Amino acid sequence: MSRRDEVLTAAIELLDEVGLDDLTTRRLAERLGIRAGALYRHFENKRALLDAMADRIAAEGGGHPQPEGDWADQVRVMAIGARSSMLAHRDGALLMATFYLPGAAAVAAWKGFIVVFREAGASARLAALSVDTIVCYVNGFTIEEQARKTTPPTAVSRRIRDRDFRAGLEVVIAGIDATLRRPELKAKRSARSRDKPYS
Amino acid sequence: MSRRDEVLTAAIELLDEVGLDDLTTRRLAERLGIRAGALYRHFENKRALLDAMADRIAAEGGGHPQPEGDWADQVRVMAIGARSSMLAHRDGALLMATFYLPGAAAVAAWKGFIVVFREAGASARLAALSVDTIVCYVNGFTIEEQARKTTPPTAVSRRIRDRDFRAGLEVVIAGIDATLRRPELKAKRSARSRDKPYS
DNA sequence: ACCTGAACACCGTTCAAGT
DNA sequence: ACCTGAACACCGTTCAAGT
Repeated sequence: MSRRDEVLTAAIELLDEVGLDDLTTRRLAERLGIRAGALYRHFENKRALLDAMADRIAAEGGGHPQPEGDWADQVRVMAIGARSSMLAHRDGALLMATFYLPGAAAVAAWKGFIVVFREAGASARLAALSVDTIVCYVNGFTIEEQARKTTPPTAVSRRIRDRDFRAGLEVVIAGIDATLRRPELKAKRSARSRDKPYS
Repeated sequence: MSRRDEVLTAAIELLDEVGLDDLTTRRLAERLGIRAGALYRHFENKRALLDAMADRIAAEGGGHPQPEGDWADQVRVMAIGARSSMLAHRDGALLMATFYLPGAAAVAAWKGFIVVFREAGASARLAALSVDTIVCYVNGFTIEEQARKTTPPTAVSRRIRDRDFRAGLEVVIAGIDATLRRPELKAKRSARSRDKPYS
Protein backbone atom coordinates (compact mmCIF):
# COMPACT_ATOMS: atom_id res chain seq x y z
CA MET A 1 0.00 0.00 0.00
CA SER A 2 1.56 3.24 -1.15
CA ARG A 3 1.75 6.31 1.03
CA ARG A 4 -0.72 7.92 -1.34
CA ASP A 5 -3.26 5.17 -0.56
CA GLU A 6 -2.72 5.64 3.15
CA VAL A 7 -3.44 9.35 2.81
CA LEU A 8 -6.56 8.51 0.82
CA THR A 9 -7.80 6.09 3.48
CA ALA A 10 -7.27 8.69 6.20
CA ALA A 11 -9.11 11.27 4.11
CA ILE A 12 -12.20 9.08 3.80
CA GLU A 13 -12.15 8.30 7.51
CA LEU A 14 -11.97 12.01 8.23
CA LEU A 15 -14.83 12.68 5.81
CA ASP A 16 -17.04 10.25 7.72
CA GLU A 17 -16.18 11.93 11.00
CA VAL A 18 -16.51 15.62 10.13
CA GLY A 19 -18.26 15.94 6.75
CA LEU A 20 -17.21 17.63 3.53
CA ASP A 21 -17.30 21.20 4.84
CA ASP A 22 -14.80 20.41 7.58
CA LEU A 23 -12.57 18.13 5.52
CA THR A 24 -9.51 20.33 5.63
CA THR A 25 -5.96 19.76 4.44
CA ARG A 26 -4.73 20.84 7.85
CA ARG A 27 -7.03 18.48 9.73
CA LEU A 28 -6.10 15.62 7.43
CA ALA A 29 -2.42 16.34 7.98
CA GLU A 30 -2.92 16.41 11.74
CA ARG A 31 -4.60 12.98 11.61
CA LEU A 32 -1.58 11.68 9.68
CA GLY A 33 0.91 13.31 12.06
CA ILE A 34 2.40 15.55 9.36
CA ARG A 35 2.05 19.16 8.16
CA ALA A 36 -0.47 20.21 5.52
CA GLY A 37 2.19 21.13 3.00
CA ALA A 38 3.44 17.54 2.86
CA LEU A 39 0.14 16.42 1.32
CA TYR A 40 1.16 18.09 -1.92
CA ARG A 41 3.76 15.34 -2.48
CA HIS A 42 0.86 12.94 -3.06
CA PHE A 43 -1.91 15.07 -4.58
CA GLU A 44 -1.57 18.03 -6.87
CA ASN A 45 -4.21 19.95 -4.90
CA LYS A 46 -7.29 19.42 -2.77
CA ARG A 47 -9.49 18.93 -5.83
CA ALA A 48 -7.36 15.96 -6.95
CA LEU A 49 -7.65 14.46 -3.47
CA LEU A 50 -11.45 14.77 -3.59
CA ASP A 51 -11.52 13.19 -7.05
CA ALA A 52 -9.51 10.23 -5.78
CA MET A 53 -11.81 9.87 -2.76
CA ALA A 54 -14.88 9.84 -5.01
CA ASP A 55 -13.38 7.17 -7.21
CA ARG A 56 -12.51 4.95 -4.27
CA ILE A 57 -16.08 5.25 -2.96
CA ALA A 58 -17.35 4.35 -6.44
CA ALA A 59 -15.06 1.31 -6.40
CA GLU A 60 -16.51 0.15 -3.07
CA GLY A 61 -19.92 -0.03 -4.75
CA GLY A 62 -18.67 -2.70 -7.13
CA GLY A 63 -20.25 -2.11 -10.54
CA HIS A 64 -20.50 -5.75 -11.59
CA PRO A 65 -23.99 -6.98 -12.48
CA GLN A 66 -25.25 -10.21 -10.94
CA PRO A 67 -25.47 -13.11 -13.39
CA GLU A 68 -29.05 -14.05 -12.40
CA GLY A 69 -32.35 -12.37 -13.17
CA ASP A 70 -33.58 -10.37 -16.17
CA TRP A 71 -32.20 -6.96 -17.15
CA ALA A 72 -34.59 -5.13 -14.81
CA ASP A 73 -33.42 -7.20 -11.85
CA GLN A 74 -29.81 -6.44 -12.71
CA VAL A 75 -30.55 -2.74 -13.00
CA ARG A 76 -32.27 -2.84 -9.61
CA VAL A 77 -29.26 -4.47 -7.97
CA MET A 78 -26.78 -2.04 -9.53
CA ALA A 79 -28.86 1.06 -8.82
CA ILE A 80 -29.45 0.07 -5.20
CA GLY A 81 -25.74 -0.71 -4.88
CA ALA A 82 -24.75 2.68 -6.28
CA ARG A 83 -27.00 4.45 -3.80
CA SER A 84 -25.69 2.31 -0.93
CA SER A 85 -22.07 3.09 -1.71
CA MET A 86 -22.84 6.83 -1.68
CA LEU A 87 -24.85 6.63 1.54
CA ALA A 88 -22.06 4.59 3.15
CA HIS A 89 -20.00 7.78 3.54
CA ARG A 90 -20.94 11.19 4.89
CA ASP A 91 -21.70 13.60 2.01
CA GLY A 92 -20.85 10.74 -0.36
CA ALA A 93 -23.44 11.70 -2.98
CA LEU A 94 -22.35 15.33 -3.08
CA LEU A 95 -18.72 14.28 -3.34
CA MET A 96 -19.50 11.97 -6.27
CA ALA A 97 -21.55 14.66 -8.02
CA THR A 98 -18.91 17.36 -7.83
CA PHE A 99 -15.80 15.45 -8.84
CA TYR A 100 -14.90 16.38 -12.35
CA LEU A 101 -13.11 13.59 -14.20
CA PRO A 102 -14.80 10.18 -13.83
CA GLY A 103 -12.19 7.71 -12.61
CA ALA A 104 -11.64 4.05 -13.44
CA ALA A 105 -14.30 2.76 -11.06
CA ALA A 106 -16.97 5.13 -12.37
CA VAL A 107 -16.21 4.12 -15.94
CA ALA A 108 -16.41 0.42 -14.99
CA ALA A 109 -19.82 0.91 -13.37
CA TRP A 110 -21.04 2.76 -16.44
CA LYS A 111 -19.87 -0.04 -18.74
CA GLY A 112 -21.60 -2.60 -16.51
CA PHE A 113 -24.92 -0.83 -17.05
CA ILE A 114 -24.31 -0.61 -20.80
CA VAL A 115 -23.66 -4.36 -21.04
CA VAL A 116 -26.94 -5.11 -19.27
CA PHE A 117 -28.99 -2.93 -21.61
CA ARG A 118 -27.21 -4.20 -24.71
CA GLU A 119 -27.98 -7.79 -23.71
CA ALA A 120 -31.60 -6.76 -23.17
CA GLY A 121 -31.69 -5.86 -26.87
CA ALA A 122 -31.11 -2.11 -26.75
CA SER A 123 -29.23 -0.30 -29.50
CA ALA A 124 -26.00 1.41 -28.48
CA ARG A 125 -27.87 4.72 -28.48
CA LEU A 126 -30.79 3.46 -26.39
CA ALA A 127 -28.43 1.72 -23.96
CA ALA A 128 -26.56 4.99 -23.38
CA LEU A 129 -29.83 6.85 -22.92
CA SER A 130 -31.05 4.25 -20.43
CA VAL A 131 -27.95 4.29 -18.25
CA ASP A 132 -27.89 8.09 -18.24
CA THR A 133 -31.52 8.22 -17.14
CA ILE A 134 -30.98 5.66 -14.37
CA VAL A 135 -27.79 7.32 -13.14
CA CYS A 136 -29.34 10.79 -13.12
CA TYR A 137 -32.29 9.51 -11.11
CA VAL A 138 -30.08 7.66 -8.60
CA ASN A 139 -27.72 10.60 -8.16
CA GLY A 140 -30.51 13.16 -7.96
CA PHE A 141 -32.38 11.14 -5.35
CA THR A 142 -29.36 10.42 -3.20
CA ILE A 143 -27.93 13.94 -3.31
CA GLU A 144 -31.19 15.43 -2.14
CA GLU A 145 -31.63 12.72 0.46
CA GLN A 146 -28.19 13.24 1.93
CA ALA A 147 -27.95 17.03 1.61
CA ARG A 148 -31.23 17.73 3.37
CA LYS A 149 -30.13 18.15 6.96
CA THR A 150 -33.45 19.17 8.45
CA THR A 151 -33.75 16.09 10.65
CA PRO A 152 -31.06 13.61 11.64
CA PRO A 153 -31.53 10.31 9.80
CA THR A 154 -33.39 7.89 12.03
CA ALA A 155 -33.86 4.20 11.32
CA VAL A 156 -37.52 4.63 10.47
CA SER A 157 -36.97 7.49 8.01
CA ARG A 158 -34.23 5.47 6.33
CA ARG A 159 -36.70 2.65 5.73
CA ILE A 160 -39.19 5.07 4.21
CA ARG A 161 -36.54 6.60 1.99
CA ASP A 162 -35.52 3.14 0.81
CA ARG A 163 -39.10 2.45 -0.17
CA ASP A 164 -39.47 5.78 -1.97
CA PHE A 165 -36.19 5.23 -3.80
CA ARG A 166 -37.30 1.80 -5.01
CA ALA A 167 -40.71 3.11 -6.07
CA GLY A 168 -39.12 5.82 -8.23
CA LEU A 169 -36.66 3.29 -9.57
CA GLU A 170 -39.58 1.14 -10.73
CA VAL A 171 -41.03 4.15 -12.57
CA VAL A 172 -37.76 4.73 -14.43
CA ILE A 173 -37.42 1.01 -15.21
CA ALA A 174 -40.99 0.97 -16.52
CA GLY A 175 -40.08 3.87 -18.80
CA ILE A 176 -37.01 2.08 -20.13
CA ASP A 177 -39.08 -1.06 -20.60
CA ALA A 178 -41.67 0.84 -22.62
CA THR A 179 -38.95 2.46 -24.73
CA LEU A 180 -37.23 -0.89 -25.27
CA ARG A 181 -40.41 -2.54 -26.49
CA ARG A 182 -41.43 0.33 -28.72
CA PRO A 183 -38.23 1.60 -30.33
CA GLU A 184 -40.21 3.48 -32.98
CA LEU A 185 -41.16 5.96 -30.26
CA LYS A 186 -37.58 7.09 -29.79
CA ALA A 187 -37.88 10.08 -32.12
CA LYS A 188 -41.47 11.03 -31.26
CA ARG A 189 -42.58 14.34 -29.87
CA SER A 190 -39.58 16.20 -31.26
CA ALA A 191 -41.77 19.03 -32.58
CA ARG A 192 -44.82 19.43 -30.39
CA SER A 193 -46.21 22.55 -32.02
CA ARG A 194 -46.62 20.77 -35.37
CA ASP A 195 -49.21 18.47 -33.79
CA LYS A 196 -51.64 21.33 -33.34
CA PRO A 197 -53.33 21.33 -36.82
CA TYR A 198 -54.35 17.71 -36.34
CA SER A 199 -55.85 17.99 -32.88
CA MET B 1 -36.77 46.89 -2.51
CA SER B 2 -35.22 46.18 0.84
CA ARG B 3 -31.52 46.30 1.50
CA ARG B 4 -31.65 42.56 1.98
CA ASP B 5 -32.94 42.13 -1.56
CA GLU B 6 -30.19 44.37 -2.90
CA VAL B 7 -27.59 42.21 -1.18
CA LEU B 8 -29.24 39.12 -2.65
CA THR B 9 -29.18 40.57 -6.17
CA ALA B 10 -25.50 41.44 -5.84
CA ALA B 11 -24.76 37.94 -4.54
CA ILE B 12 -26.33 36.30 -7.61
CA GLU B 13 -24.47 38.65 -9.94
CA LEU B 14 -21.24 37.74 -8.18
CA LEU B 15 -22.08 34.03 -8.43
CA ASP B 16 -22.42 34.35 -12.21
CA GLU B 17 -19.09 36.13 -12.44
CA VAL B 18 -16.87 33.99 -10.21
CA GLY B 19 -18.70 30.72 -9.40
CA LEU B 20 -19.68 29.11 -6.12
CA ASP B 21 -16.11 28.38 -4.91
CA ASP B 22 -15.13 32.05 -5.15
CA LEU B 23 -18.39 33.47 -3.83
CA THR B 24 -16.98 34.96 -0.67
CA THR B 25 -18.50 37.18 1.96
CA ARG B 26 -15.57 39.54 1.58
CA ARG B 27 -15.88 39.76 -2.19
CA LEU B 28 -19.62 40.30 -1.93
CA ALA B 29 -19.05 43.07 0.59
CA GLU B 30 -16.47 44.70 -1.67
CA ARG B 31 -18.97 44.70 -4.56
CA LEU B 32 -21.51 46.42 -2.28
CA GLY B 33 -18.97 48.94 -1.00
CA ILE B 34 -19.18 47.72 2.59
CA ARG B 35 -17.26 45.45 4.97
CA ALA B 36 -17.97 41.72 5.25
CA GLY B 37 -19.18 42.00 8.83
CA ALA B 38 -22.07 44.23 7.77
CA LEU B 39 -23.63 41.36 5.78
CA TYR B 40 -24.62 39.71 9.06
CA ARG B 41 -27.27 42.42 9.58
CA HIS B 42 -29.18 40.87 6.65
CA PHE B 43 -28.34 37.15 6.80
CA GLU B 44 -27.65 35.03 9.83
CA ASN B 45 -24.70 33.38 8.10
CA LYS B 46 -23.39 32.42 4.66
CA ARG B 47 -25.57 29.31 4.56
CA ALA B 48 -28.71 31.46 4.94
CA LEU B 49 -27.52 33.69 2.11
CA LEU B 50 -27.02 30.67 -0.17
CA ASP B 51 -30.48 29.37 0.75
CA ALA B 52 -32.05 32.70 -0.19
CA MET B 53 -30.10 32.73 -3.48
CA ALA B 54 -31.33 29.24 -4.34
CA ASP B 55 -34.92 30.22 -3.64
CA ARG B 56 -34.69 33.31 -5.81
CA ILE B 57 -33.31 31.22 -8.68
CA ALA B 58 -36.14 28.74 -8.17
CA ALA B 59 -38.60 31.64 -8.34
CA GLU B 60 -37.14 32.81 -11.67
CA GLY B 61 -38.08 29.43 -13.12
CA GLY B 62 -41.75 30.14 -12.52
CA GLY B 63 -43.41 26.92 -11.41
CA HIS B 64 -46.83 27.55 -12.98
CA PRO B 65 -48.02 24.93 -15.50
CA GLN B 66 -49.29 26.07 -18.89
CA PRO B 67 -53.06 25.68 -19.35
CA GLU B 68 -52.76 23.91 -22.74
CA GLY B 69 -51.69 20.36 -23.57
CA ASP B 70 -52.06 17.06 -21.76
CA TRP B 71 -50.28 16.26 -18.49
CA ALA B 72 -47.17 15.02 -20.29
CA ASP B 73 -46.86 18.31 -22.18
CA GLN B 74 -47.21 20.24 -18.94
CA VAL B 75 -44.56 18.09 -17.27
CA ARG B 76 -42.23 18.67 -20.24
CA VAL B 77 -42.65 22.44 -19.98
CA MET B 78 -42.10 22.50 -16.23
CA ALA B 79 -39.11 20.14 -16.28
CA ILE B 80 -37.42 22.04 -19.09
CA GLY B 81 -38.13 25.29 -17.25
CA ALA B 82 -36.62 23.96 -14.03
CA ARG B 83 -33.45 22.93 -15.85
CA SER B 84 -33.27 26.28 -17.65
CA SER B 85 -33.54 28.27 -14.44
CA MET B 86 -30.67 26.27 -12.93
CA LEU B 87 -28.51 26.58 -16.06
CA ALA B 88 -29.20 30.31 -16.17
CA HIS B 89 -26.77 30.82 -13.29
CA ARG B 90 -23.24 29.55 -12.77
CA ASP B 91 -23.26 26.48 -10.46
CA GLY B 92 -27.04 26.94 -10.20
CA ALA B 93 -27.80 23.21 -10.01
CA LEU B 94 -25.27 22.57 -7.28
CA LEU B 95 -26.56 25.55 -5.32
CA MET B 96 -30.13 24.27 -5.56
CA ALA B 97 -29.09 20.76 -4.53
CA THR B 98 -27.22 21.79 -1.43
CA PHE B 99 -29.60 24.29 0.12
CA TYR B 100 -31.30 22.71 3.05
CA LEU B 101 -34.76 24.14 3.67
CA PRO B 102 -36.91 24.39 0.53
CA GLY B 103 -38.16 27.95 0.24
CA ALA B 104 -41.50 29.35 -0.92
CA ALA B 105 -40.66 29.15 -4.63
CA ALA B 106 -39.50 25.53 -4.41
CA VAL B 107 -42.69 24.56 -2.58
CA ALA B 108 -44.80 26.35 -5.20
CA ALA B 109 -43.08 24.50 -8.04
CA TRP B 110 -43.58 21.21 -6.23
CA LYS B 111 -47.29 21.91 -5.77
CA GLY B 112 -47.59 22.83 -9.46
CA PHE B 113 -46.32 19.38 -10.41
CA ILE B 114 -48.67 17.72 -7.93
CA VAL B 115 -51.68 19.51 -9.42
CA VAL B 116 -50.80 18.32 -12.91
CA PHE B 117 -50.51 14.68 -11.86
CA ARG B 118 -53.67 14.82 -9.74
CA GLU B 119 -55.63 16.19 -12.71
CA ALA B 120 -54.17 13.37 -14.82
CA GLY B 121 -55.92 10.95 -12.46
CA ALA B 122 -53.11 10.01 -10.11
CA SER B 123 -53.73 9.21 -6.47
CA ALA B 124 -52.06 11.50 -3.95
CA ARG B 125 -49.43 8.83 -3.39
CA LEU B 126 -48.73 8.27 -7.08
CA ALA B 127 -48.64 12.02 -7.75
CA ALA B 128 -45.99 12.45 -5.05
CA LEU B 129 -44.00 9.55 -6.44
CA SER B 130 -44.19 10.99 -9.95
CA VAL B 131 -43.00 14.46 -9.03
CA ASP B 132 -40.16 13.04 -6.94
CA THR B 133 -39.02 10.88 -9.83
CA ILE B 134 -39.14 13.76 -12.30
CA VAL B 135 -37.39 16.17 -9.96
CA CYS B 136 -34.64 13.68 -9.10
CA TYR B 137 -34.00 13.07 -12.79
CA VAL B 138 -33.94 16.78 -13.64
CA ASN B 139 -31.66 17.65 -10.73
CA GLY B 140 -29.36 14.68 -11.28
CA PHE B 141 -28.98 15.47 -14.97
CA THR B 142 -28.38 19.18 -14.49
CA ILE B 143 -25.96 18.83 -11.59
CA GLU B 144 -23.76 16.45 -13.54
CA GLU B 145 -24.04 18.58 -16.67
CA GLN B 146 -23.00 21.74 -14.88
CA ALA B 147 -20.41 20.27 -12.51
CA ARG B 148 -18.42 18.50 -15.20
CA LYS B 149 -15.84 21.12 -16.12
CA THR B 150 -13.78 19.06 -18.54
CA THR B 151 -14.60 21.24 -21.53
CA PRO B 152 -16.07 24.73 -21.60
CA PRO B 153 -19.69 24.65 -22.75
CA THR B 154 -19.86 25.43 -26.44
CA ALA B 155 -23.05 26.11 -28.37
CA VAL B 156 -22.95 22.73 -30.13
CA SER B 157 -22.48 20.71 -26.95
CA ARG B 158 -25.36 22.61 -25.36
CA ARG B 159 -27.62 21.54 -28.20
CA ILE B 160 -26.58 17.91 -27.75
CA ARG B 161 -27.14 18.11 -24.01
CA ASP B 162 -30.60 19.58 -24.59
CA ARG B 163 -31.43 16.63 -26.82
CA ASP B 164 -30.09 14.10 -24.31
CA PHE B 165 -32.03 15.77 -21.51
CA ARG B 166 -35.28 15.62 -23.46
CA ALA B 167 -34.67 11.98 -24.43
CA GLY B 168 -34.23 10.94 -20.79
CA LEU B 169 -37.24 13.06 -19.83
CA GLU B 170 -39.33 11.08 -22.30
CA VAL B 171 -38.17 7.84 -20.68
CA VAL B 172 -39.26 9.05 -17.25
CA ILE B 173 -42.58 10.32 -18.62
CA ALA B 174 -43.16 6.95 -20.32
CA GLY B 175 -42.57 5.28 -16.96
CA ILE B 176 -45.06 7.55 -15.21
CA ASP B 177 -47.54 6.97 -18.03
CA ALA B 178 -47.22 3.21 -17.65
CA THR B 179 -47.65 3.47 -13.89
CA LEU B 180 -50.65 5.77 -14.29
CA ARG B 181 -52.42 3.40 -16.63
CA ARG B 182 -51.66 0.30 -14.59
CA PRO B 183 -52.09 1.33 -10.95
CA GLU B 184 -52.32 -2.32 -9.88
CA LEU B 185 -48.57 -2.55 -10.60
CA LYS B 186 -47.71 -0.06 -7.87
CA ALA B 187 -46.97 -2.72 -5.27
CA LYS B 188 -45.38 -5.29 -7.59
CA ARG B 189 -41.89 -6.66 -7.26
CA SER B 190 -41.69 -5.89 -3.58
CA ALA B 191 -40.26 -9.34 -2.78
CA ARG B 192 -38.25 -10.56 -5.74
CA SER B 193 -36.82 -13.66 -4.10
CA ARG B 194 -40.28 -15.15 -3.57
CA ASP B 195 -40.77 -15.34 -7.34
CA LYS B 196 -38.12 -18.02 -7.63
CA PRO B 197 -40.26 -21.14 -7.00
CA TYR B 198 -42.54 -20.22 -9.90
CA SER B 199 -39.89 -19.56 -12.51
C1' DA C 1 11.01 9.80 -1.12
C1' DC C 2 8.96 12.22 2.36
C1' DC C 3 8.59 15.84 5.50
C1' DT C 4 9.37 20.54 8.23
C1' DG C 5 9.08 25.52 8.99
C1' DA C 6 7.61 29.43 7.72
C1' DA C 7 5.38 32.28 5.06
C1' DC C 8 1.52 34.33 1.72
C1' DA C 9 -2.91 35.61 0.60
C1' DC C 10 -6.85 34.61 1.89
C1' DC C 11 -11.47 32.77 4.64
C1' DG C 12 -16.32 33.15 7.97
C1' DT C 13 -17.75 35.33 11.95
C1' DT C 14 -18.18 38.40 16.09
C1' DC C 15 -18.80 42.69 18.37
C1' DA C 16 -18.10 47.15 20.47
C1' DA C 17 -18.55 51.43 18.58
C1' DG C 18 -20.04 54.87 15.36
C1' DT C 19 -23.92 57.66 12.35
C1' DA D 1 -31.18 50.71 10.59
C1' DC D 2 -26.90 50.13 8.74
C1' DC D 3 -22.10 50.14 8.82
C1' DT D 4 -16.88 50.41 10.48
C1' DG D 5 -12.61 48.68 12.60
C1' DA D 6 -10.40 45.38 14.42
C1' DA D 7 -9.81 41.19 15.91
C1' DC D 8 -10.13 35.70 16.23
C1' DA D 9 -9.48 31.28 14.59
C1' DC D 10 -9.04 29.41 10.77
C1' DC D 11 -8.12 28.19 5.30
C1' DG D 12 -5.23 26.21 0.58
C1' DT D 13 -0.86 26.47 -1.26
C1' DT D 14 4.21 27.22 -2.04
C1' DC D 15 8.97 26.34 -1.32
C1' DA D 16 13.60 26.32 0.47
C1' DA D 17 15.61 23.30 3.47
C1' DG D 18 16.20 19.12 6.04
C1' DT D 19 16.66 13.56 6.53
